[in-house]
Amino acid sequence: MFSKNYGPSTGYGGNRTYSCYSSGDVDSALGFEDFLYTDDTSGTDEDLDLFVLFGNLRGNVVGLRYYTGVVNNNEMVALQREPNNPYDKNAVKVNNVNGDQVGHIKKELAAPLAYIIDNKLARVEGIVPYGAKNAFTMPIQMSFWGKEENKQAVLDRLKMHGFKMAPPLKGSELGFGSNLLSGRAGPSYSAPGHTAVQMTTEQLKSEFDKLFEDLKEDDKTREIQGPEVIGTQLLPHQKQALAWMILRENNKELPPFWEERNNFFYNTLTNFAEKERPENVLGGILADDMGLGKTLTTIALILANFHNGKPLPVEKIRCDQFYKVFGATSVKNEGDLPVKDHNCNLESSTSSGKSETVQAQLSSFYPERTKAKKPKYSERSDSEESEEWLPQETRSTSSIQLAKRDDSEEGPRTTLIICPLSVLSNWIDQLEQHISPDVHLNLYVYYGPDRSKDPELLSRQDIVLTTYNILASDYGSRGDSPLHKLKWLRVVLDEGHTIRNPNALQTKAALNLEAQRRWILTGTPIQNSLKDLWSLLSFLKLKPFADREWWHRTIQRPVTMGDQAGLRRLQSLIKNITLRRTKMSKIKGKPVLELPERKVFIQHVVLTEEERQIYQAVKNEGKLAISRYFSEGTVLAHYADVLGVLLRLRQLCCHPHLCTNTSSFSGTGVNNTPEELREKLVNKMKLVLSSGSDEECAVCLDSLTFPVITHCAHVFCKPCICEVIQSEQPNAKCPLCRNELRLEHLVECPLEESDFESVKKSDQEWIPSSKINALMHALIQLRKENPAVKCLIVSQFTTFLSLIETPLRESGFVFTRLDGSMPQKKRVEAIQCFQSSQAGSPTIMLLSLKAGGVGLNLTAASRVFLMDPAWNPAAEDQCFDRCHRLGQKQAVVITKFVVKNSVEENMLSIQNKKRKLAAGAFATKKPTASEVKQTKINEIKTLIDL
DNA sequence: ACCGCCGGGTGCC
DNA sequence: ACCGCCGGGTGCC
Repeated sequence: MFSKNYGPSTGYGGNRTYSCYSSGDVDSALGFEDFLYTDDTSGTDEDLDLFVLFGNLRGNVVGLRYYTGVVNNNEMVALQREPNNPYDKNAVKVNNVNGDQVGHIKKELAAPLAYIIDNKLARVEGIVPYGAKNAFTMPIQMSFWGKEENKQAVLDRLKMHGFKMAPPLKGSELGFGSNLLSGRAGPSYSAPGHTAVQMTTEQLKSEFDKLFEDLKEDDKTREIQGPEVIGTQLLPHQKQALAWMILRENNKELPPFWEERNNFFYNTLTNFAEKERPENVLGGILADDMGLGKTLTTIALILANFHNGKPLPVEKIRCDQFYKVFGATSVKNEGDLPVKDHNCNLESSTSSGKSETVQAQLSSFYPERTKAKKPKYSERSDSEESEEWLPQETRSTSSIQLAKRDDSEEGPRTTLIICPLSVLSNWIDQLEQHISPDVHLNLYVYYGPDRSKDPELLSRQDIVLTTYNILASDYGSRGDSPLHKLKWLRVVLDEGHTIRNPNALQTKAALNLEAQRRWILTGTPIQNSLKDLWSLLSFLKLKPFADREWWHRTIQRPVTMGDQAGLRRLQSLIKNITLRRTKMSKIKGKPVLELPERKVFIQHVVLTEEERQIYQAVKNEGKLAISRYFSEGTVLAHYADVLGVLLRLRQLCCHPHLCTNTSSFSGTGVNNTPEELREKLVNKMKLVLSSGSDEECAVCLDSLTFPVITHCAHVFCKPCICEVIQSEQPNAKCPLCRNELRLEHLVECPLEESDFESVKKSDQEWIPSSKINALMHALIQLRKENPAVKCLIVSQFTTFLSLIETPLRESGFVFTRLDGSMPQKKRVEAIQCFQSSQAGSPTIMLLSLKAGGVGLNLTAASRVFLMDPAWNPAAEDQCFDRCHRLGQKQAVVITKFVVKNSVEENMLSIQNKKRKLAAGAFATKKPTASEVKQTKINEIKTLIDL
């Protein structure tokens, strides 16, 4: 019944309704809502931004005496269809903010409403203006919101039943009570297809930045010493964060927008009141910039604030007892084995590399005693989805049961930390680094196929560490997720913006965790739009925002439409639950982080005559083809081909040998066998994926997960496109080109091993290139000046990195390498090796642009050579931040090589545009599919000089 | 009176 | 519901 997969036939990603049932109740059954409520308001969020107010209508709520839900005058209510009502299939329920039913809409009105709601012609929102004390019926003021194009249909349908809607009052667009409004919003119906008033992105951005300008507040500037079991001295801003987090976890205040009024608790946004005290979240969002030490601060919190503000009772270990205790109390082995035997014992039953991990894990808390190596991981495939690389011993034996606790402590004791796989090892590292060696902590890494499903075992830990993928797959596919059976002391979502998509399984899984305290760590609480906040708030369980309708009505829509009062509400909400410092933030006049300077230089490279000839030849051919697509109007249908042309040009800017796949235009493919077609599609997809174009799925506008390619050669996330196909049955069309879309025609991307082939081809005789010459010149010059300086050489093309190896060797450079195709174990080795300050350690690291997650720390380097520009400037910045971060002692100099008169120069101008766009990160309007298309087309024109 | 009027019973969807 | 609506009782002035 709970079976769930990404296959085409399930209702994957079914959006939940904007209903009034409280999410907590329904969702508590694992994943149930996906199956029960697939008929949703669909037309999902992106449309909501285009909604305008059609008008208002007064009606009646009847049957009050049959229901328990009560309302106040001016309280917002939700309307919910009840199609299975035995007396009237048109029934429309009226619920209060809590989701309790108040009554029904009178049947005469319910009839047109049902039609309007069911056909998604409008969303109907209600406010009970007065008559809250009535016993039998009460009035309801309804506002109708929808897409401009549906307005007439709504008016007509109401008219058909004898109702006439009052046009929106000037200034009442927000449906929020006109007295609250500035009145600056114009009439909404004059601008078809768009919201009436959009603040410019600049306005929104600057407004949004103000949300976080709050360091003057007392409770966020107080410092507190870290717990003594933290071996590391906390920085001032970390002490502030710790103090603030402890305050939040012990806070007894009402949540934002709640007041106590004569023995009732009153929500000032919705005018809802109830007897029961609404719970405030014992937690919040730590939104510090990357590199400010969110992980360390959180570790300090775990140790410093257990129950009642007391520190976590940890056992200090005496050295002579260490081994004994270790073996005797291991969870897995009841035997009295010393740690070494223990490892050997386990090793016998598993493949190589695993015992090493065990030792590292165990010893990670006792570095001195056991001469710990840093945690090392066995071979793994590169995929983030892969769960096979962490050996089971890591998970089972890292849990060591030796601390005797005061059992009088009531309640859960375990902190659950969920993070992306890429930072899992960072957590382990940091726990190792920062917790005093004589302190014992029970840590269980809940990961891998043999993770224990025993809630008891988990509940005995101090910390359980797992990944979003595990969380989601446990939640989605089985009924036996121990993570969801337990009530946790604390749940921490690291890189918490991971759950910003409310339809993603991992989001649902996270929302269904039970915890006393909840934390979100993220450097970017809002990535694209205000909508990103909703899942986070929902996770924090702040009443009444867990239900999207109330979030949307009270905050999102007012803010999106430029309402000042809405913005103030958002601001006070954010201030209340968020602590954010940027790298630029200051404490007592001093920067939070004193990072050395960072300079970026662009070094132009001129191609040799020979290189230029090849480049021009390929460019002319490509330009010809692309302009033909333009004249045919089929550019986007040939998008993969276009990317292919651009890719080849970019490769040629680096080195002629990179461009091995010579012209391969697919033509129209008249007489292809299915096998050939399939192969072509797969090749195209690989091209798209490997071109570093940072392709996004046109459905979710997020980066591609589980990419599949359609027969029309467009790439989407499999779950996204499956949903499209299902909802448009039986004649689904490609969202990008409207070509026929068939489930059975989707081609999946075979598992990656992409680079390997091209690496083999490097058998051909090595030749230099202009760029390599420029690089080598700079490197040798640098070595003369300072032989110890360390450099990162970054490229999107791993083959290029391989080509660079040759001259590096010839010139006697010691180098290491880090790219996505390397097993985790080798990566860790490469990083450690490079970071080492020992004489003879590598001075150069060859780094693929996207290798490693945000946690990657390469502060040993103070020079970066970016060999080729990336599509997305943010990817470059992220890469630079790997050495320009906490711990960097020297000024960082970045050199970007850009070939004169080439696609690379054009890429720079697109980068600049994107940077400007990103500056308006608070743009609330998601670009429409056609806008995305147009942007792409324009980009292509710029890139190929058309 | 195949009406009007009266007053009791009754009440969401 | 201090309403509306229903349907039974009733019937000149």
